[in-house]
Amino acid sequence: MQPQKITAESVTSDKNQTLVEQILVQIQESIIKGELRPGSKINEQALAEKYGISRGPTREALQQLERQRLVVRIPHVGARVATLTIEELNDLYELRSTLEGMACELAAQRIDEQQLSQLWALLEQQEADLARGDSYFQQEGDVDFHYQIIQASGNRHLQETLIGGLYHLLRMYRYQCTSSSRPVRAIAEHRRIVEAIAARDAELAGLLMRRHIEQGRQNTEQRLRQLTAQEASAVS
Amino acid sequence: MQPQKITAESVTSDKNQTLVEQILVQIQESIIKGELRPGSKINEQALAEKYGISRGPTREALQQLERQRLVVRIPHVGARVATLTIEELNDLYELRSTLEGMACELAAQRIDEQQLSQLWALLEQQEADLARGDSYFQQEGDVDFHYQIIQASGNRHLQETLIGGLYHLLRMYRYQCTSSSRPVRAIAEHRRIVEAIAARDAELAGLLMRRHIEQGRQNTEQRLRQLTAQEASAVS
DNA sequence: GTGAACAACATTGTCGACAATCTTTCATTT
DNA sequence: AAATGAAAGATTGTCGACAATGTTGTTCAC
Repeated sequence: MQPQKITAESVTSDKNQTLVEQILVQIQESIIKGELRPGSKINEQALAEKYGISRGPTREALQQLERQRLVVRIPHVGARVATLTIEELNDLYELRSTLEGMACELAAQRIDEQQLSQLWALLEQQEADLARGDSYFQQEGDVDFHYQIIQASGNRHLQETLIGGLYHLLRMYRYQCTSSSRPVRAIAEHRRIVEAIAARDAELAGLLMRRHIEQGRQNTEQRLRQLTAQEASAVS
Repeated sequence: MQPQKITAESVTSDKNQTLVEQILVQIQESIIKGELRPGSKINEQALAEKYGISRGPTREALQQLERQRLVVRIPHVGARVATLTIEELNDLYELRSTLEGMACELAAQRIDEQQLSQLWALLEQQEADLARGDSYFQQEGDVDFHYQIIQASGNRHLQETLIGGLYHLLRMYRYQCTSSSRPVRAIAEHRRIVEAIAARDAELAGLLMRRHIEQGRQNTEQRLRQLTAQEASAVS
């Protein structure tokens, strides 16, 4: 995807949000997909020119990205893209496991009929995509799955913490470390989670979610190990 | 406390951080202490002039405050001080209970000797302050207590989420809703938590912490109920 | 008198320029 | 040749002004 300059048309066709919001999602994608490499320095001036805007909104976007943990900023020095390390991956998934476990317990208690049927529909969609071997939608579908459960928890601070704070970094790890060889098992786990939620069994739902996420962690960690080893040998 | 204008001396005497960092803590305190009333509108221009700086750094500070949940910003409309509601209080404490319970479990597993002796020292300090009836240090001591345990958890994302994201809003609720009539019990609970951590009993430590926080929630909720009822009658 | 449209005002969003700080380069000394 | 220091360059931090948007108050029609 090219950097999309802000034109008169895009401003009007888009719902005319603020410049920051418009470029934020684009930079997010660049980082998550690795077009901006982990650990690389970000030059405010250059980034601003790339999107045809000034440094003001660019700085605000970088601050947002820092909040989302995709960027690390140091005063008077500048911003760098976050680096992916084993230690941080473990910290991140440890926290995610607790939070999404909590979300799942709450969802089992509070989900309403409409949300539940949406969740069933998404699950069936995923199973269909799986049968068709459609790996792109598997990725997106997985994000949606967790997203919907978090929404159903009904706790706004929890939602904000997970979606506003952790989710983008998680997507970055998963995008860059994914070995797409695990969907069969993962979607079977999804089914069991939905069943537990539908049965209003909060304790079980939370437990299954924590296990499901631990599986994901192991998978991602293994892949990250390969990548870092590979990179180390490429340098020499 | 007066708004402290930034002078040449304060810049050099202070460790010469950035303007944003300097005013951020001042605005934080203003909000937490209620000098800026909950729900009131924040005017960027006025706020900038109050501290003798321009709107640029002021806007950045407001963004930081939004991240800390002390401020709500709406594009093209502006920023307001967060409002304190029963519903949000419950969401917030629900999340806090889970996160600090987790922190406590991890701390029991990972705390080192030095951190542990610091924790003991703080506990004894608190018990001494309690005997002396020193209510100001009780407040601060309680913040430190939870802070130290969070630090001892060793999970950087957890630390960032609690301290960077939730703690300031928690302090706001506690400052504005505190009925300082509970320290005896609270500090007894602190002692049991430290004992569990020292015994490396993660499960117990987490459980005690969650209970301790639930006590705090009930206390704060009750006080908030009184305040809102009081306010409603004052209007009529 | 009430409601809608419009104009005047106030506030936020964006920009370009300058100041403060950090980084790099290059000369100098040991 | 390596280390130190200073100067030049590049980058971030801050400012004031202008543009875009939201808000308020007034007028007019009904």
